[in-house]
Amino acid sequence: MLSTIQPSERQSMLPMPVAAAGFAAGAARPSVLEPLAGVGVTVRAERDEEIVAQGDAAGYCYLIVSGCVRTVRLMEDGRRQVGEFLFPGDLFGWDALEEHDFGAEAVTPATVRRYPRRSLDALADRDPDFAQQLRRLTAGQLRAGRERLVLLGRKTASERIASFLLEMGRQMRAEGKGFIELPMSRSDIADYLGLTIETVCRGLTQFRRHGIIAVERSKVVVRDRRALGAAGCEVLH
Amino acid sequence: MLSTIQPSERQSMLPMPVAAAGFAAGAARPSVLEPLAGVGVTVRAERDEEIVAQGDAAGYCYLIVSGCVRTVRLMEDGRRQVGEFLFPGDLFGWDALEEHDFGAEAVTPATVRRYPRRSLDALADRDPDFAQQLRRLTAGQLRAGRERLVLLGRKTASERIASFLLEMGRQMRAEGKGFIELPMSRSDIADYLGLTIETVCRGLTQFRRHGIIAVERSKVVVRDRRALGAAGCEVLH
DNA sequence: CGTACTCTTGACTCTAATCAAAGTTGGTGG
DNA sequence: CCACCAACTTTGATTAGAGTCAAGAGTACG
Repeated sequence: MLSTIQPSERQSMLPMPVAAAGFAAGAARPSVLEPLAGVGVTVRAERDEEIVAQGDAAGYCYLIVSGCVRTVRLMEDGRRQVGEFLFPGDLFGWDALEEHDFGAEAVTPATVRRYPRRSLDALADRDPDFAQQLRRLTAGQLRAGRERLVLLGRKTASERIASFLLEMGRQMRAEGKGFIELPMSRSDIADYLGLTIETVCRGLTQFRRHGIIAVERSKVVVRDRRALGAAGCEVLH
Repeated sequence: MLSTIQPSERQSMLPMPVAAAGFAAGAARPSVLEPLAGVGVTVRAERDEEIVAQGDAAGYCYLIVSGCVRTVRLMEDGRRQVGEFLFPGDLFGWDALEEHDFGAEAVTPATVRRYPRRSLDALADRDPDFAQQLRRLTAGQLRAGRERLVLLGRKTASERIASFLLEMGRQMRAEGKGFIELPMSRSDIADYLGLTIETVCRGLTQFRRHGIIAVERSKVVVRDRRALGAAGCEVLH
């Protein structure tokens, strides 16, 4: 079960360890929702635990406080698409209509803060600064989504895998690490990239054999950044 | 060349013929940007003409007034991804960072209204209603984008084509037509769905042979709505 | 009426999926 | 502590779905 921690305990949760969120610049800082601290409820989720079910009534949205969360969409025959991996500072579900179109599950043990969507809207209505930050956040999500459209629509398997490593590299660099720690399983990666587990493995192996990366289970070290960039169709400027 | 019509002529452009925009509910009505009428410039674009180039400085955003516009991303080797098809009422480029990550081109002769992005932001800052409408519009774009992630990541060729027809059907129904008029070429459709022209043709042919649709060049009549829904993995509720 | 498109169909190829099996790793309990 | 088990990852062999290459059929337009 999801354990809910009452607002009174929140002070221990608020100073978040991590800053930049998402893949694109301009993402939200934890401070964005500070004005809403009073109405938020901190929720703890264990590994693989469901935080929001696909189809849930869209009463709340969620701010990732710690850990990694995946958003998922299941098709009726079991095919799965991972929408995004969320990291501290990322926001989920503010834009749902009446139901959440994707579910959210903890990739690692995670802490999230839950806010009534209505209170977000109300805050945005009375606080233009907040509204602007929300727009900025949203703009980043839209851009990231378009980038993934290109990835899923037009990139080959190994290009997708390289792009994914570059993206996670940005994420990890934001966390100040020198290597990439992949908290998610191969299966999550496959469903994120529109591939199968086997293809993801083979891609990683190929890059390893070419000396571009070193892989050890969930840790990846980028040995040849330039080659990885090229393999992921990174545009230089 | 793009022909620019000065604001003085705008009164003839403003009463827009079409209401609902995009694929998801909650999209913007033309009236959304009415408060900005004074700073908008009406621009006319011929078929296949570029309205915004990928990489252009992101000074302006665009409201589609009439016609159909595609957003496109070109990879260095020529692979192309169509981001979305825009119809009257749809907004493009408000969320660009410093450059437009996608270009915009007229699918049919089109009229768009160009606004400085800064004035959008300024209006949102001083008019909470406008800010809210912008959020609603954005939320719709995010949801539609996630839907396409599933389409591109997990659906088969014929499922993608069926989904596309259903989407265009919604669009056309919004325009009050009894059939689907596809203003874009097979090539545009292919690049929208992450397929090739040939695969799109074969898919359409297959549906035609099964009696699900009737195709004549750019017109499509849906003969078996239920079967098309099933073929596109439409979720009933 | 011919020319230049776009669209459609066919034959073949190739990338990634599927099916299958052999390592690894981590957790649990004897 | 170590053995066993279950889950995850990796590798290999084969298949299938979509891409590529090529040619023909419609259309639109001058």
